[in-house]
Amino acid sequence: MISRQDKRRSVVQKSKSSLIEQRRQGRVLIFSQLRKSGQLARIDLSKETGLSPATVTTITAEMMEEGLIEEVDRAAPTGDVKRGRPRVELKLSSSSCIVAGIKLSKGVMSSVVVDLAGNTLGSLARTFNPATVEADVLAASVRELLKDLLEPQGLKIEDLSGVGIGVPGIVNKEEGYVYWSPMLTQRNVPLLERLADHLPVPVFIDNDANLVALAELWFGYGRTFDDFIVVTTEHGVGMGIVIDGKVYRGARGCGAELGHTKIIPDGALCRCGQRGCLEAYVADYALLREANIAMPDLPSNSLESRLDQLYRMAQEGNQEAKSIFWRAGKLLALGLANIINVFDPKLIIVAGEQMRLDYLSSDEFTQEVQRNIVYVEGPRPEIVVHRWGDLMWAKGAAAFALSECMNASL
Amino acid sequence: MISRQDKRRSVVQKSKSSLIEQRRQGRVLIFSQLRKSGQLARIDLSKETGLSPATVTTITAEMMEEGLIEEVDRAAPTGDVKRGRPRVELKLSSSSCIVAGIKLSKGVMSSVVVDLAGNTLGSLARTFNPATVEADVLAASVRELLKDLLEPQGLKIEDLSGVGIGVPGIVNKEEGYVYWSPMLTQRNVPLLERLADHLPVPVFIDNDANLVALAELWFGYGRTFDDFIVVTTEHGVGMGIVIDGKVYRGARGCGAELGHTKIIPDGALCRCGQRGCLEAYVADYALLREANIAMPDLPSNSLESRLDQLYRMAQEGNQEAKSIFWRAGKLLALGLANIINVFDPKLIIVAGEQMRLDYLSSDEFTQEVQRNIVYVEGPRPEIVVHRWGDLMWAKGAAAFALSECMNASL
DNA sequence: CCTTCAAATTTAACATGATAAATTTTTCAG
DNA sequence: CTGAAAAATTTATCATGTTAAATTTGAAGG
Repeated sequence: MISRQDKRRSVVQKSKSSLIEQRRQGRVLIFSQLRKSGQLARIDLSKETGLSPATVTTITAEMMEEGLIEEVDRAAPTGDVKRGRPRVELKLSSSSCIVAGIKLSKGVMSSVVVDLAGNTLGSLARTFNPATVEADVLAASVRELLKDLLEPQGLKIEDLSGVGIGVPGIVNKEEGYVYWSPMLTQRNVPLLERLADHLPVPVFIDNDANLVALAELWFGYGRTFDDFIVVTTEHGVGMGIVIDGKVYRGARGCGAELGHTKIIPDGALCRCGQRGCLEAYVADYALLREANIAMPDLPSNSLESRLDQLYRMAQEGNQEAKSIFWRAGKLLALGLANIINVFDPKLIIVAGEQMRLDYLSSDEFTQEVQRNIVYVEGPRPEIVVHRWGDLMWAKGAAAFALSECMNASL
Repeated sequence: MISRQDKRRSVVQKSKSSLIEQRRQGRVLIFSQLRKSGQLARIDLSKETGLSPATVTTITAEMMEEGLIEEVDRAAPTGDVKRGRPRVELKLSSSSCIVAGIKLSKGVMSSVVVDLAGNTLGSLARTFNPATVEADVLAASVRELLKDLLEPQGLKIEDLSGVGIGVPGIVNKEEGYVYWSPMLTQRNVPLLERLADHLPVPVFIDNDANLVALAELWFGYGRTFDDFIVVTTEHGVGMGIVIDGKVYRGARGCGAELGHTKIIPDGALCRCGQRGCLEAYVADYALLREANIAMPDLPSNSLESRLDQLYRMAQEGNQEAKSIFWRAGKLLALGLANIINVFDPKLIIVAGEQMRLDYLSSDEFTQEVQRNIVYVEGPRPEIVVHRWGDLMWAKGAAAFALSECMNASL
């Protein structure tokens, strides 16, 4: 296995223009087709990618040799007519690449182990205190978390091909640099360096919202799209932009800040210190801020449960509570419409863990979006709501690790 | 010249995956490097593109054969040290491709003839009546305009490699379809078809703002960038998005509608019929709307001169006039900040013909933008103002024609 | 159980195009 | 006029993709 790997590595160094690397292109083409489609016979791969059947044979053989893909023991008779040599389908060999994904936030880390096919092998979450920490402390706890995550699966950290970490705040992926994060005591931290010091495998960091986009691209609704937008509302309002099958990150890696897009000049105060940010109207803390004023007698347990309670009250018909969600929905619709006006995407995915997304599926919400986008006959952009469950963010980080690892070994 | 052309054409048809066309990649690489740098010796081409010197020789020979590029008769000693065989620089052969660009708007068409190097060979503008016309009428007048444009240069329409046309409104470039345009009596017109019926050379249409982005990419400040945003304020507020050296057009070709981005929920009425659009505060007609109320005694000549007068008054210190521009500037800053928050671009080009852009260069404006973008240590996005003169839009259309023609013949 | 069939896959021959190394060309320093 | 250096070009080699022919394979029909 992996005889080709090393050869290629040296080639890459020599030829600067990776554009020209013909073989790599073919491999990427086949790999991503397989990722999109799940499993596919060589013939179909040939049709989809435009490569000749012969080339497909060569490349798939190579990749099987390396253990990246494998034949699936027939099962699906696929074609209707039963004539001729049966097609044998190929799939990504899940065991060939195992990674961990970790999502960091204030006071909580959650993590998953995932294989190449996207199967979740295990997961683990943990709180820590204080919520805001210093980089080295963080790195040490990440290591601890990983150990405990992997132990039940009989894995060691060294068995991983990589670890992807999603960090809230403003992160430059290329440089592994965190300009600012709510969970770090310092600004401008070369976090990647610190993490790498504590971990014996390749580590990658990026902004958490970007990683959700990646999760949609690898495992989610975006699998069959080349261009789409992901919006997350929960702790804040995040966005991920996928163009040409790649996550767009901007010049400094601090783009896609939908949450800090201004929708009301000199409007409500945001935690970023500016005014009128979308986030200041629709994020959790913004809803609670309103609740505190209108209904100061809400029982005060943990932050999370107050919000849940507010939500329940709205569902039960409480007018104040309803109006809070109603306004948040209206403004989020405006923000979404703005994004549509700018990107004209075919697909927008609103992704969240368990979130209170009912109002996003309502006709009222959809209409409010429609009312604010440039009208054109022809297909409307599709807005889908994706409820991921607890592990969304961590899975995004895992998708990130996978994509970075594959990037290196294709 | 052009023996290779036809051969290639057939190849393209066969191999579906154009990705794999190795030679084409090399040609595009070299062509666009030459476009970016103006002129360059083979050695440097090799360095810049990452292709080997041998390949550069082969490809450049091929392209010289076809008349696409030519050696520049030495003149620049370039290097300081006078040793060795002197480098001979290459440049695009301007005469190999001549195109026309036409910008349509309500009641006015303006046009240019341009060669491959970007030299303007001639220009011509013309008004027509009524301002809103039917597609076939339009096509006929375009033909007339072209004839008159080319005659003084001793050219015939058939001499052109193509004609690019910028249309205001919502245009799908691929389908040559106009969903809506202020200058057409109908909605949903297959305008490209109509135009092609009347013209004996390849025609291309696109939204006008996209074409300004292209003009910046080919001839302007964006020449050396792969990613940037162009914003135009004049008749409306337009935007062009360049990502990875390509203009991003969205799913239906109706993206980049910065002007119809909402900045004030349920705000001022826009000509699009919606409320709170950026355009409704900063476009020409929005300024005039305010002027009409605050200063109904402005002399009323043509629309243009009233605006000029308003501008002069502001400069002379008239408080009402100043406050009109001040507010427009403030809200445009907000719109721009939103774009920066979304794209985090390295470069934003604010492009206009002769426009009243002074307030965009002011510190006040810059500060207002800064005040509304997510703060990050490190380089700020650069905002440059580009005053093009009369021909901006038409040149954009010409750049479009060039890019489409080259796309076909590389 | 054997033959036939057609689809899928593989193999062999060939063409293209990129690269590295060798060669040629040009100019300057002495 | 000669040698050195840099640029350009040519050549030999190699990698890779394509086509076309050959092979494999399992079902259907006898």
